[in-house]
Order: sequence, then structure tokens, then C-alpha cells
Amino acid sequence: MFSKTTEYGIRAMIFIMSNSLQDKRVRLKEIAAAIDSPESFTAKILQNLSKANVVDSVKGPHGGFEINKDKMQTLTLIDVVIALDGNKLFEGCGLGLKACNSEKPCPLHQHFLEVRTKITAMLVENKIIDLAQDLQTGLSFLKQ
Amino acid sequence: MFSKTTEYGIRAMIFIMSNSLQDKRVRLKEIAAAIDSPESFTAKILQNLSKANVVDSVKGPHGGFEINKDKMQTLTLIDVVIALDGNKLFEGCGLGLKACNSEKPCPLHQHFLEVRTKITAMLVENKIIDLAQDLQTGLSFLKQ
DNA sequence: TTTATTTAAGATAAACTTGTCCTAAATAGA
DNA sequence: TCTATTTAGGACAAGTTTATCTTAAATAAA
Repeated sequence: MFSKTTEYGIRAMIFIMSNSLQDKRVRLKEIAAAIDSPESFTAKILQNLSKANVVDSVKGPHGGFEINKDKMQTLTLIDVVIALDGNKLFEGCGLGLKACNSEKPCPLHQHFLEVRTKITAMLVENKIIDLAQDLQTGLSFLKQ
Repeated sequence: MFSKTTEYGIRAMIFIMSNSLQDKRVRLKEIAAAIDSPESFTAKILQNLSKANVVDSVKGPHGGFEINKDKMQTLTLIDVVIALDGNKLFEGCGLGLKACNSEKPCPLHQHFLEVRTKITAMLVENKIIDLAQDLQTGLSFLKQ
């Protein structure tokens, strides 16, 4: 479903959020350890999330990653997915046809739309902050 | 969502079915032309579908691919997907955790189950024969 | 100002998916 | 039996994703 990039990205964002809730900035090393991901690859992913303004980064001693107060309440999974994978998941024909639309649909067109709607809803409805709270209360986990 | 392999595989199967409905065996060349897919790659995919007994192949002059009478009524999308991509789509954690289950769930566990259920239902409910009939009546298309 | 710490950026490598090509095997028909 | 046709199989090539490594840039603190 998701690319590795997006899997690590979502896990990283939930971990960063759980720290930002306590005003704690976290370093790459801590993040990679907490979510059990390859450090350098995670660095690249965070770089991209930072460019996309989904997360904030600070260089130097006491630097690291954090989510600013403004975004805390609004960030959802779809922001992370779009920042990392673009609109791949939402656009294009499910069977790979170049021009598939309701006038000239592929055999799965309508069925695909329904699945896509379900996925989109899931991504829009889930706030990173809520997922981070589940993590903090021990209701969910980010590794193993 | 699907791999290129599965995209071409599904398109090929629907086309083969629409011909098998008229007792017509079709050659690789016709299939690749009909679904606008790379011929050699399509050959590999059909080879795998044939090994998995999803489609039947006949070598030599007047050879080609066909779906036998027994399977015609029962084949659904899920048979094609499993033959080509295995259980990838149905097993494993959505966030890539090695051990994610209802006891120790990832933050998306439950939400992911729902999406997966929707996808599985879509694949189980759609018979290849019905999709082929839509194609024949001009309700759907396999290329462009 | 120097040093240590930390992210940014770019080059490169490894793994996997997608795609091609060539030869072998099967078989129908002359 | 010979030839033409068609799928099977294996090797290989190209493209993409995943992952690593090295150096640069920023910045806090001594």
C-alpha cells in the first residue's frame, strides 16, 4: 500500500509529534532508534518532510526535529503521504490505463473509486496528534 | 495499489475471458495489442498465470491462451492478484512493523484492517467473467 | 574564534521491479 | 519427417526504490 518511504515517514512523524507534545525536540538518532528504521534513509525522508514544511528542523547542538504549535492540531496522515509520495495513491487508473475516466472507464473504474475513497477518508480522518496520543498512552507501538 | 505485473495480468485475463466466452483461443500478440502492454513482459506474466493454473496455454500453431469452462464462472480478481503478487496486499503491517497485531498494534492497525477489508471485498466480489461481459458490451475498455 | 553537534545535500551502491532478447520445447499441418 | 507457429524458460538490461556514505552548512557553547 504505502512505500517504505511513507511507512518510515508516518512512523517518524508520530514519534516526533509525541515529543513535540512535551515540547521536546528530537534528533535523527533518537527517531531512527525509536521507530527502528535505517538512519541515513530516515534522514532523507525527514529532509523531504522538512522541505515540504510538514516538520521543522533545527541544525546544530540541541537541534533536531519538531512540529510547530500551529500545525500540531491540523496535521493528518494525508499531509505526510502527499509530501512523500505525491498524489500517486489518489490519481491514475487502477489498471494503469492512460486515459481512464467515467466516460471511458476501465473495467474496475467504479470499484476502484470506492476503495480509493475509503483510503482517502482514512488518511484525512486520522490526525497525527491523535495517533501520537495513542502511542503515549501505550495503546499502540512504533517498532517490532 | 497494484504492481505493473498485476495491472497487465488483470487486463490480460479480462481480454482472454472475453474471447473464451466465444470459444476463441488468443495468442500473446493479440493480447498485448488488445491491452497495450509490452509483449515480452506480458509473456512472463501469462507464463506465471499458467503455472498457477489461472489460465491455460497451448503451444504451437493455433495455440494461445484460454480459460477452461470449469473456471470461467468462478475466477475472480483475487485469484489473479494472489497468483501474481501473492499475499503481499493482505498480510503484513501497513506501517511495516514486523510484529503488529491486535495485542501490540501499530497506530494504524484498526484503520488499516478496514481498508484492507474493503480491498479484499472488491477483489472477491468481482468475477472476471462479469468484467469481460462489460468489456464486450462496450461498457468498459482495456487500453488508452 | 574554535570545537562539537546536528541537519542538508549530493554521490553512490544495493535490491527489486519492469522490460527485452534469445534459444528450447511443443505441436499442427504439409 | 520437416517446417512454421507458438508458448516456456533463462539470461540479461534498464529503471525505480531503498539504503549508505561523505562532505558541507548551520549553530550552540566554550
